[in-house]
Amino acid sequence: MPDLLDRLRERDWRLTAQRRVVTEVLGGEHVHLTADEIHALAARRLPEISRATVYNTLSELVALGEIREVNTDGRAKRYDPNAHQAHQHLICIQCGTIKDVHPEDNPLSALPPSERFGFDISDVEITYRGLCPNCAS
Amino acid sequence: MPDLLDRLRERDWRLTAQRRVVTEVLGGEHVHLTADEIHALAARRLPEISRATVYNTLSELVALGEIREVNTDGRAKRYDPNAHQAHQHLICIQCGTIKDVHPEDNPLSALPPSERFGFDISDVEITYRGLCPNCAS
DNA sequence: CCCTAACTTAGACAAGGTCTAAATTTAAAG
DNA sequence: CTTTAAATTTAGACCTTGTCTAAGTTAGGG
Ligand SMILES: [Mn+2]
Ligand SMILES: [Mn+2]
Ligand SMILES: [Zn+2]
Ligand SMILES: [Zn+2]
Repeated sequence: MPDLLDRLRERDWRLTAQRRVVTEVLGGEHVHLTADEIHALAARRLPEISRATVYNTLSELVALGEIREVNTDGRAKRYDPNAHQAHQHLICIQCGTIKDVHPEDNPLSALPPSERFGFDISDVEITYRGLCPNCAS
Repeated sequence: MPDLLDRLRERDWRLTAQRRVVTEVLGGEHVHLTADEIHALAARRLPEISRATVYNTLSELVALGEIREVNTDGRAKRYDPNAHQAHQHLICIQCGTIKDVHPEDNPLSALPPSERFGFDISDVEITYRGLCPNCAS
């Protein structure tokens, strides 16, 4: 899989300086930043980038399927660059650390037809919560 | 299991008129109202109940373990009176209908030790999404 | 080089929620 | 019953997160 910036160049998407820095500060596994955190990081490289542009860029990347929105706690949404590999999340209830995790079975298989209410189910989102080893000690 | 109001009377919790109406408008399966919806329903019986009291009462009920907070979509939190039976949620991506569902297997069993990062996992939250039969037709 | 469409910006606005200080209610004590 | 202190409620200010708008800037095709 080519890298995110390379993929974006292919698509009909003008790669401006603002979009480049937003894209660059996203990256890696287990990375789940809020829009404000992304704005702060981007502003270190491009001081006058606006909040609106960060929000716009993130929305476009979500629409392009290049990043995913994660709603962890009813507070700020987080943006996940690991969009091309299906995965779930494990969150520390103490410090908030978020890990990408990969369950073995297809999570849908555990829901019997009698519990589907006639829905055509297209997506399953799982959040595991617990104490991380750091906080446990 | 005694009814919610009965249980609350047992505990050291002053059952004021405001707390009573908030508690009364909560109730039933597949019920997942927002704080504002609860406030509107409560105000039909007790017109001068304040938003702050609704939020306070809901927080207390959550702390008492009598209702659960559900974060469905990064918008308003929803409050679930079905707190004593572990269950998960199935949401229509079109109309937003929320159903309580009960997977067969323990959802934790699908996460192998190698994917637990040393966490002591205490809770799993699953959201299934799809099109409800009503919206599909 | 010019025109136009795409992009960016500041700041107003909105939804959802929290907090505070004052008023009211409750219940315990006398 | 009256007094008093603690618990509860209230209005509205305030905060966080996110969206929108109108004006300014940039950039590529002709
Ligand atoms: Mn992730
Ligand atoms: Mn429920
Ligand atoms: Zn931790
Ligand atoms: Zn529907």
